[in-house]
Amino acid sequence: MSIAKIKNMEEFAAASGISRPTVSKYFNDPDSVRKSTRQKIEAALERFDYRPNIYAMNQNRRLTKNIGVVVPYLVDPFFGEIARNMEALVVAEGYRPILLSSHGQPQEELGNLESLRSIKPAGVLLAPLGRLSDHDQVRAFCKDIPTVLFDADIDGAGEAFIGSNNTQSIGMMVDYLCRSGAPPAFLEMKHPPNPNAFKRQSAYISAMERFDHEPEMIQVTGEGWDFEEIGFRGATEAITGGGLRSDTILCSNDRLAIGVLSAAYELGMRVGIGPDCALRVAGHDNHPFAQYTCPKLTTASQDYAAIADMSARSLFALIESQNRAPSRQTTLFDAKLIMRGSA
Amino acid sequence: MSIAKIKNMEEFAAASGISRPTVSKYFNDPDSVRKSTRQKIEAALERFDYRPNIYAMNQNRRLTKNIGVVVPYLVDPFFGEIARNMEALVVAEGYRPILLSSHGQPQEELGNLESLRSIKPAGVLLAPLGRLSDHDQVRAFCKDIPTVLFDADIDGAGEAFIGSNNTQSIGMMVDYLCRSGAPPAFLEMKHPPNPNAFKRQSAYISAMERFDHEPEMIQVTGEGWDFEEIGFRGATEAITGGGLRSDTILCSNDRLAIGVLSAAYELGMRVGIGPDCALRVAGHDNHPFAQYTCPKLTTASQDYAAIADMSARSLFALIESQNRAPSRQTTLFDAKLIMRGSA
DNA sequence: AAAATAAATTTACGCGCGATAAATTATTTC
DNA sequence: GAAATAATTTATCGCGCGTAAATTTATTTT
Repeated sequence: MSIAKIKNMEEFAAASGISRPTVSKYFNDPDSVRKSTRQKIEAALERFDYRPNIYAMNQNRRLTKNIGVVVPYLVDPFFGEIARNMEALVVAEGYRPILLSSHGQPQEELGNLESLRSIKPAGVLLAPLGRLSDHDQVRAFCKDIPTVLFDADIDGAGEAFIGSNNTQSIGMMVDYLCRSGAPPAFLEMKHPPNPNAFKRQSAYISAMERFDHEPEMIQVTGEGWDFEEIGFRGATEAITGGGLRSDTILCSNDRLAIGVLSAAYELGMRVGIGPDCALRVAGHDNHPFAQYTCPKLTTASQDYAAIADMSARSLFALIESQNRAPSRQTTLFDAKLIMRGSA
Repeated sequence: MSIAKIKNMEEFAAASGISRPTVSKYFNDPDSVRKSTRQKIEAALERFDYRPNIYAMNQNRRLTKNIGVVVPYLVDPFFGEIARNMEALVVAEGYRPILLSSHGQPQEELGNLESLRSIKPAGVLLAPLGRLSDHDQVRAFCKDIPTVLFDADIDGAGEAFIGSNNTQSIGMMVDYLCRSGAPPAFLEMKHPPNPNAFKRQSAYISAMERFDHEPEMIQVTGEGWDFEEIGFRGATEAITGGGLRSDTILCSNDRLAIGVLSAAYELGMRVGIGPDCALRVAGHDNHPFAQYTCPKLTTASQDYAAIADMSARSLFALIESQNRAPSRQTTLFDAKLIMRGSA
């Protein structure tokens, strides 16, 4: 039976005993046709190997079923994990996810947006590079294509922003560290490529001032996304240099903290909260590997699933409502304190 | 000047003073038109904002410029890194990479292949799940679409396979460990989802027999891709259970080793090669985070760049030669021993 | 400068599908 | 069971581009 190869919708419609326009309607939305016709089509679909030509479909539809997912650096498991969540949600909603990484490069980010433009996506979930992004270009893109920003905000870009509440999370962490030991120094990159760094810095400073402690900054030089290496170098210099006042280090993110832990280990410095420990280290994000560091990393857990879920649902709502949202909505999720062995 | 919006190639051709078929030729291959025409088109390209409709292009072209890149688990930085390399090579060659992850699920792998079918890609770079893959379906796919397999081989699937030489790398590691201390036990998953596990197991056994040592297997139960967790649990049980004969553990991959290191640390067991160390741990792959473990992980380094490069070039050659390769070619790259602190 | 070659143009058609209006048929409502 | 409503069919157009053959124009060769 399935010997005769089906070439196009015309032939498939004939084979299923349904007219082509109705078959076309079915593929656009199976629920838009009567149950009896749906069954006929699905029966034919099992007998014959046919699927609509995706290019012809997308050429003629005003809106494709594509949704772009753009992250600044996919190899970073933090973004990998969020992207994975989003992919699943997008597929579940009947869309096709187009996964793109900017690899930390502003020009690649613009390239990704250009690439998405030519794909005419129904919408885009975008985590911009942040400071390094071409803000005007991103805004221009968002004006043309329904876009929801996550992780890093760009003023006025996109119809909504979903991220984490750095003020809350860093405040909570500083609070915890001060209660349980010495007030923390704050380790960060001098020129961070990742977007939340500045907010975390100012959150740290204001939290320290709130508790009447003087902020102590450890600013590490270095470019790029090799955060572990940068954290390693920074901690090595800070420890061996002797300029470190506090015995507690709060890192701007977990990857820096992983480097710090490695440096401390290499220098024979025991990290943790026991009496025999010389250093406490805390991170931020609850990176997938944070529970396998030595010692396990105390950190502030971003709610990956919630951020992914909220971002995706916002975009779906945006797409279905056709017109844009009346007002730009910002949602920040609070982080949870994950107490492990390192601080 | 650029006020008038260009809608299609017809209008753009008129604006550039060149006929549409020639413009079409230009977009298919800029070098296929005379230099003077090319310059005219490119001048117009700067004055007007036009790019060909990608769907209309791909519908009519016999071959699209898409290349699929499929990996079993993108969140694993090992595959993330390889995919990143491949993406860059694909873009450099003028193709569009379509990045897909199977998330460890055989049905998602098939879904990805189905999805690729409807995209009519020029070729595919596929790292299959391996044991869990539906071999017949994968073979059927490879018969229809030019495909190069990497990392994990499936008998008779694809026109070429590029991977690493597990026999060499494990042999080398066993050799090193035996020379420098006790012969290693081998820690692996009882039912590994990742494809190279079995080859590494048998490579370990034959290497041990070659050196006249009795193999000692530590087989950890557990499903899925949470290798760190599985390594952690396995090592905890092996160490506290007391059944461990050797003080040296060779792990089937670095992610397991990261779990083992974490377990040893939690149990207060010092890992490394010093006189005060109770355990040696080695891994395999040179995972991006292997140099930040505590202590830093001794491992066998796969040549990510070489594997990506060879795979991509094989596929390009395949695509350009039109007809299939006369014989299926298998390339295995040797690994390098990376001596760090853990063994 | 004429002849030979190469490239661009004109004309015409096809790809596979979405969309629409009018006519027809099937289903629901009372 | 008739009327009202909903779904399907028929017929036809358009989308934006690739491709091919025949013709014209431009470039290179001798």
